[in-house]
Amino acid sequence: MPGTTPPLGGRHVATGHEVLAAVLQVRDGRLRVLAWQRGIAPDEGRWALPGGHLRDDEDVEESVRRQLAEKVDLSDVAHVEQLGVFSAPHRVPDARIVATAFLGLVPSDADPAVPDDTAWQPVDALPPTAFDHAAIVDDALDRLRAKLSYTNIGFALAPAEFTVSALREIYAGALGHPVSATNLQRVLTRRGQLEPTGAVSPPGPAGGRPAALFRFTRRTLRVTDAFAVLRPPGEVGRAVVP
Amino acid sequence: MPGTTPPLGGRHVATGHEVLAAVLQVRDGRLRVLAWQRGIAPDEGRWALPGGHLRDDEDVEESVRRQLAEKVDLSDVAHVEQLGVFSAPHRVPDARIVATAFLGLVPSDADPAVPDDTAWQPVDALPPTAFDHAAIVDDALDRLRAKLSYTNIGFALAPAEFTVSALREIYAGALGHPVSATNLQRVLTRRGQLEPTGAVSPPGPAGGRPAALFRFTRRTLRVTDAFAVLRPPGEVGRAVVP
DNA sequence: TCCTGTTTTCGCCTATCAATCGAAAACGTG
DNA sequence: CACGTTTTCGATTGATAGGCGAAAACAGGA
Repeated sequence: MPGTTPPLGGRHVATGHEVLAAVLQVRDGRLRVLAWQRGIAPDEGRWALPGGHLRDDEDVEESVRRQLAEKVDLSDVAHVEQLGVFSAPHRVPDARIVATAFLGLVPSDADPAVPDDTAWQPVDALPPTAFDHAAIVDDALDRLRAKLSYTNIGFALAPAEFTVSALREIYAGALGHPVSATNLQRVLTRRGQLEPTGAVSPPGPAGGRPAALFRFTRRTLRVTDAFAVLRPPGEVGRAVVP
Repeated sequence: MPGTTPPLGGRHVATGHEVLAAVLQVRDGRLRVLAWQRGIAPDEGRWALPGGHLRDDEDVEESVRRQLAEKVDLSDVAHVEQLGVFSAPHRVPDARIVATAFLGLVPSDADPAVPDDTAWQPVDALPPTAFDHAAIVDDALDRLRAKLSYTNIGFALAPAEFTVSALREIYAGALGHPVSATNLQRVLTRRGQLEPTGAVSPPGPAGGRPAALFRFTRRTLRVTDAFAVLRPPGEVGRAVVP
């Protein structure tokens, strides 16, 4: 179908495809994104998302996992999904690079070692970012917040076991506004996302009743049931969706 | 950041980026996809999605609109959104072509002229498809059906004005299962998606009460309200989401 | 030991909403 | 003018989200 690479226009000198990942985690109550500070021009000193060139023998999912492994322990990344393509002709200067952006989620109890130039930056107070990476972070935020309401994606932000209070803090941090613990527990339980482990967590230094521990029933993405009107008769639950 | 195009591996002879669109429409009660029959190898005779090479001076959205315009009247396409990247190394033979796939939606009353090699194929009985285009159609179906339940995306499948019965037929065709007209009307009205125009439609040949005409209140994508638990206090509605 | 402060859990109440059913309205046909 | 057809509307039932407050379970200090 297609021929060879189209001729470069204007001042383009390089062509290619890269992958980029906005890896999010709730740390001390704030939603943060993994970023590294560029040491060379262009955009020296600015903060960039992890990523790099797509190789010829891998698809974009393999590529983003390979490149993420250079910054964090991949086993700490609980969920990865494609956000979309960023392809404005001059999104990086002096080159024609199309980027596939990803959303990655890390449970709040994970603390992977990161390189010296890499840090968790708060999404509501991002330092100056490189290229169009701020727009990618925005898309990641929108996607996460939307999916928190109609999928079980919270499993990727929460530890394997947690108290309702801890989960409330995670949701509040991710959504950026206060969340009712009582209602959160009831809604997620009713949706079949949450189940008690049976164990309890010891109370904090200030005392208080020991909190029951919960876990997510599934640790793979699943969208919440739609209304019966729009659902094939007799079915419950649905497959994975972007 | 990136250098030049990485060396081609194996038997790859061409590199590039293409866009592809799965354009869906409900015709005579069935969901169909716009496809054209390839006249040349590879995959000669098989049915392919509209699309083509990404140019150097356009982003993928501009590109898909440009290429779609070669097959149908663009003004009939009520909604276009990105599905994702298809990038398996050998998804097309003897070349390394990464594809950005799109979902397009055409209202059921539109009947755009199409080229001779192009036709609306039923998605539940697709003829043999070229390359990985069947997988793209599957993704488009999943995306559409999921969004019908938590967004107002139905506006892009429905005419400007319609009866509840006509809307029921559209939803049933798109979802692939029967839908209750009464419940559909009530649910969509309650969500603020539907409003009566005041006019009525003349009854069919068999008589019957004239049906009231309705329209969608918004003709841009909007996700349905989440539960108050997960919503910033006082807000209603939310922004656009993939 | 008892009291106080803290944190979590549970139950109750209310309002809202989905789903279903059935009756009535509005039309064409014989 | 009666009958079949199609749509619309109202009433009822059942389920669930949201909010509030009481009770349970713990630590620490008097």
